[in-house]
Amino acid sequence: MYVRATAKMVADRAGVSPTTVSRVLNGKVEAISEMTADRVREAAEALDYRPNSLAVSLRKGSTATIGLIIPDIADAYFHQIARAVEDAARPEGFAVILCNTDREPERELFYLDTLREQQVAGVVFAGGGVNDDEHLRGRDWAGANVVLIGPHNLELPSIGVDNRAASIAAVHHLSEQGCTRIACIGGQPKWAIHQVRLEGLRQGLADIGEELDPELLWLGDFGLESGYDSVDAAMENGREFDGIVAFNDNAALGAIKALRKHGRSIPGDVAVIGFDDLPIATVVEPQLSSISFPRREFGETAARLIIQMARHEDVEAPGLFPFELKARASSLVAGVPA
Amino acid sequence: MYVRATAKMVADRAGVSPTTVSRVLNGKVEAISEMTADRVREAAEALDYRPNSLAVSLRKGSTATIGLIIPDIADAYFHQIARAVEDAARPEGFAVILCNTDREPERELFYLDTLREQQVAGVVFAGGGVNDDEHLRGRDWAGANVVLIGPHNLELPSIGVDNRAASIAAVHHLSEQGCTRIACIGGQPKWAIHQVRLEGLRQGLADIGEELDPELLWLGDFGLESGYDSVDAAMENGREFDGIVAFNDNAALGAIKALRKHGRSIPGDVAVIGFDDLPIATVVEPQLSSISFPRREFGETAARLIIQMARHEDVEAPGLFPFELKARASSLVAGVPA
DNA sequence: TTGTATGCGTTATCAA
DNA sequence: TTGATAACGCATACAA
Repeated sequence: MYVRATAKMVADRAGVSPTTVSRVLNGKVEAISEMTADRVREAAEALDYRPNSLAVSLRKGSTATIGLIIPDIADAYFHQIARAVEDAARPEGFAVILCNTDREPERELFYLDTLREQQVAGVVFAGGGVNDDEHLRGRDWAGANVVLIGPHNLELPSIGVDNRAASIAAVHHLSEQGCTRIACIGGQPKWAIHQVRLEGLRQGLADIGEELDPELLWLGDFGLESGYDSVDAAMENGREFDGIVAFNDNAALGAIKALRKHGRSIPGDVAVIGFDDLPIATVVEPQLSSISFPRREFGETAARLIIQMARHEDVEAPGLFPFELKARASSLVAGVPA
Repeated sequence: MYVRATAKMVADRAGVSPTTVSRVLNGKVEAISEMTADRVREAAEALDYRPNSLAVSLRKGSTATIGLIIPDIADAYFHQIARAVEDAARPEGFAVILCNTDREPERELFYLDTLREQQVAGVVFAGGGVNDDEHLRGRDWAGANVVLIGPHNLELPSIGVDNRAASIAAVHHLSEQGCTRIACIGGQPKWAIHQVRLEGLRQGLADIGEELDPELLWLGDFGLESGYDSVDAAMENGREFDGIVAFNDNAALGAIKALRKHGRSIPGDVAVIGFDDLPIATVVEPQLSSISFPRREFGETAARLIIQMARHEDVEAPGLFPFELKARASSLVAGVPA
């Protein structure tokens, strides 16, 4: 049976007190004789001593752990954020706890509680904004060190982009390509992300003298099947449209699949643009136009903020990140410029 | 400032000792008067008391946490496993710590150490099998509760599939489709996953009276670009082949992209089959044939094994999972059956 | 320059 | 049926 070495064992071996061991290994006090320090380090080495992080955390009142709450790690949008969070946390000695909520409010609450029990240094909360965040309002967030990624209706530090402007840009782009009957594949009305993008969409349409035909607003769950079903149903019902703004790439991909099934050419008959700019966007045929967000920076920044908070350092203001419209074959009616 | 309630605070409020609080809330002893128990529960409720899991773990010597070590959460193959691990852990009260290694041996070691420091209940180690696992041999695994997913050269409980047979099946499939010059997009020679799949490939070729042309064995890093570059280079060099077995879907997708660039039709000129059966496989055009693994079961089973070990329960033998060859348009030369 | 004593919050042992 | 005490491993205030 494997037994971990403790500070006391190191102390005994080095012929000093556990206090001294702690001091040497943490470099707390400069006033330690080199000889003693060497003996301690030697003993620690020999015993392969590692401080029990549980004990350290209990003593210090906080762990070197970041909770990451996302809807679904299996969603390409979030795993890039997750990766970035972990990459930023690792060199700082922080671990990342993975929490998938499927956007279920109870699960969000469950994890918020669980993570607090675990005394995490902070929580990165991405992709929430569910149900107007009712379930999260009025919570006592004191000392919780939460950073949000994406639109929420909460008074907490958050990083994100101007989704409204992004949505407007998408509509203008399709308009420039000659689209006049623009459809929208959204999420759920209660999702903040849906609300703000829809608002932008309506504004964009207004800019070009159009408005959203209620029959061309299709709600879904941001899944590929959901996008497919929306378009499939619309075609079955004889809806007319020449452009689609999908509020995420998964839905856009599903839409393309359905359009193809119904013999529509893309972008000739229907131009399509999504949100997220997932890696697949450049793999599929035609390549998918999309609004791109700096997901890695989202994750890195969020992690960095948490760590700064945990260390009681001055915390930089997150601010708004830029988006980029990647025009590709799926929406370039005149063809892709060489 | 938010202050957590402690067992002592609950005890004071209920007019009992912390010991009693612990007993009531953990249901340890039946011999507790209902009245006392009620008072304790009431006080706990009122104070929103949650046991400090750090203290509990320190006392008990183990946390309710599972370490998940994978090459890259941004890889579609692993995030499904990750999701399954988390789904299996959550209802049992276990949290999951995410660790990305990029298959770097030092990082694998780093995380193994870190996780041990954190007293995790166990470690799910997926996608390793790097460098003949030299760096992991001779380690003291006692009490580490490790479960491996995928091929490794280590004497530890592992779950996986018969990759050799899967590879053979892939070759036989292409052969049935009329392919005679079969190329291979592999990983790195030191990866166990590469070794075993390559062995199967050679066997499959032998079965049909062929053998692997060294010029048709292309090594890479399982990335999309890597698959693209391999095929692109091969075409530039005038290599002749009518079938490709890619050891993962990412590489297969890259290969298809390169084939298309060079004007080759799929599967007419070149039939392609991959491994992993990623969700994208059915989204791209043509749909990608692939060897499918029950990734969710991998993750669920691994998590369950860890939890059983942590609870000192009898541990089921993991065993071998079945694979399935999904024949789709990218390899069905005669077209997809209706 | 180093050691002793104390406490972080919990649970297990023993005694009452 | 309940409580006092000790211990998990560490870091800190204080003493020497």
